[in-house]
Amino acid sequence: MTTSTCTATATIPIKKQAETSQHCSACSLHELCLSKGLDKVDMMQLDMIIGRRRKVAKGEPLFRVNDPLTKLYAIRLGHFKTHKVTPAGEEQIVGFQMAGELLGWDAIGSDRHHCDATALEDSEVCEIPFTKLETLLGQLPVLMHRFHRLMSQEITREQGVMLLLGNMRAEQRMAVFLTNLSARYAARGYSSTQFQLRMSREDIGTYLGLTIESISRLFSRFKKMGLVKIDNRQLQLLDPVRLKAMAAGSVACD
Amino acid sequence: MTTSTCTATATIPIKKQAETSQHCSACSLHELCLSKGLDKVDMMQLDMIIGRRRKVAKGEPLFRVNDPLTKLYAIRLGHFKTHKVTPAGEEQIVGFQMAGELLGWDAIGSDRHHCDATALEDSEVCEIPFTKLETLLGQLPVLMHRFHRLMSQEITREQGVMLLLGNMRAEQRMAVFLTNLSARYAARGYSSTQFQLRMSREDIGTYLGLTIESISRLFSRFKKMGLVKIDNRQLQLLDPVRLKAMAAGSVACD
DNA sequence: CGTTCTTTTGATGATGCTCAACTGGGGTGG
DNA sequence: CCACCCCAGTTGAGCATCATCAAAAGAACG
Repeated sequence: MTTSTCTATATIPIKKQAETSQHCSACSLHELCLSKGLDKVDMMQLDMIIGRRRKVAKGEPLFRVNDPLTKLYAIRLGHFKTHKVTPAGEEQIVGFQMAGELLGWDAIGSDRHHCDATALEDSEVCEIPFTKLETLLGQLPVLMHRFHRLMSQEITREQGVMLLLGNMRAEQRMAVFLTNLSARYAARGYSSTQFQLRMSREDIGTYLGLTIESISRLFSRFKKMGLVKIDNRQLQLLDPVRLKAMAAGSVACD
Repeated sequence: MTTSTCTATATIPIKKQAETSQHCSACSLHELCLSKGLDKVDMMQLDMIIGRRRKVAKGEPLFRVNDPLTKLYAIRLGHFKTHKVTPAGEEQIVGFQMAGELLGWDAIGSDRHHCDATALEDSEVCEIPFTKLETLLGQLPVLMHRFHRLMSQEITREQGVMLLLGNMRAEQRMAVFLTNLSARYAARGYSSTQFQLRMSREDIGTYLGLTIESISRLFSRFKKMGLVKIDNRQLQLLDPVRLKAMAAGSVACD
């Protein structure tokens, strides 16, 4: 008895896939991404609906406010910022996203995006058609649960930023920001103490609710305190322990 | 041919329901809540998994940080606040929730709650067992989509608060806060210009990233400006247009 | 009717913003 | 190759907003 029907349904889309994108199973990020925890069969199903990979050049938008929701995006390579603008024209960055993270959550609620996403460097994303994804979620409980977890984690992450913006002094905000980056690079197998800032000082300020001058002064102060070494955007954490303590609010300032 | 199997599966749980809670279809909030847009059949299915109604007295927690996720909660009556605490012990309110809104999103990502939810007045919620709900989502695409929309709206809401906390001056924050309450009461069929503040001045401050003294001064100033009338917690918006303009940032301060 | 908690109001001060000038690196054109 | 410019970032001086500290007034509750 051959498994002809099985191989037939499976092979065709996979071949099509191979032309435009690689598979989740072969992706180095599949332990961080939507595909985490899926078995081979489920992952193949996910592969089948994932569209082309798309490149986004530095400074270019991945999506903009009011764009209709058609896809979610998984970052395969690079970094993005998501940002909103006040009616008065002031900008707020609501998040920095890196490889393995998903983008586009904000659009599901109204079928339109409520923030902009912009590449901080030349980047690459996997496009996930949302309607197809939702259909698939109905068939693959494991995938559905993974999807909900990621979405919930985004909610929790944002609550953390609210805490930062509402409660913390400038110094603590910066410490939280740096330790957060550190942890995320560590989770990706990169150094937790040495990495490149992909965003400008202005972006950092716009994220932390501070001005660019304040960011600059904070970096200077952190240098003097022996917490970090900064050369342009190359960052080294010299005293991660004390930095974490500052982030936790248990260390006084000056 | 009788429809015995059908009625059998449907009737039993419904009877059980009737003992402990009313049906979504009979609920005055079903146009705001999870059940919005469901047809009769789907709504019955949802009714079947919804557990008892639970009363929460003023000041009592609905859930706390680190509580395991077992249910989501739909507010049937009353108001809640959700709040987080910094390692240093400072509190940040991340949201005020009112009837028809869902609570517990934050727990899905890690099976544990990441914030506290506390009743601002004597309240009542419908308990929705999460595992059962996810199973049902797999069977009812309309419900799944509704679920995703609500979750995404929560993400967008939080982004709005980040914008508020990161960018706006005290006066504008207050204007945004009041117009937001106004709109939500209007959506529930209540007056958009006259309502009761269910939270203390301190809660408002903890939400807006300001001190209680600042809140008090803002109220006094708004009164002087003829924007509002405040008697204790009874609030009347005297000039909603100007208030909205302030919220949009298009009106200067003093 | 006193006690306690919440809210209001005032006086003072610190944090971070604004405005301004300067530095340094990278690219461009003469 | 150098001069120039442009942009990102740094540093300084003064100031505004909002926090802190303090006290009193008002509401809530037993």
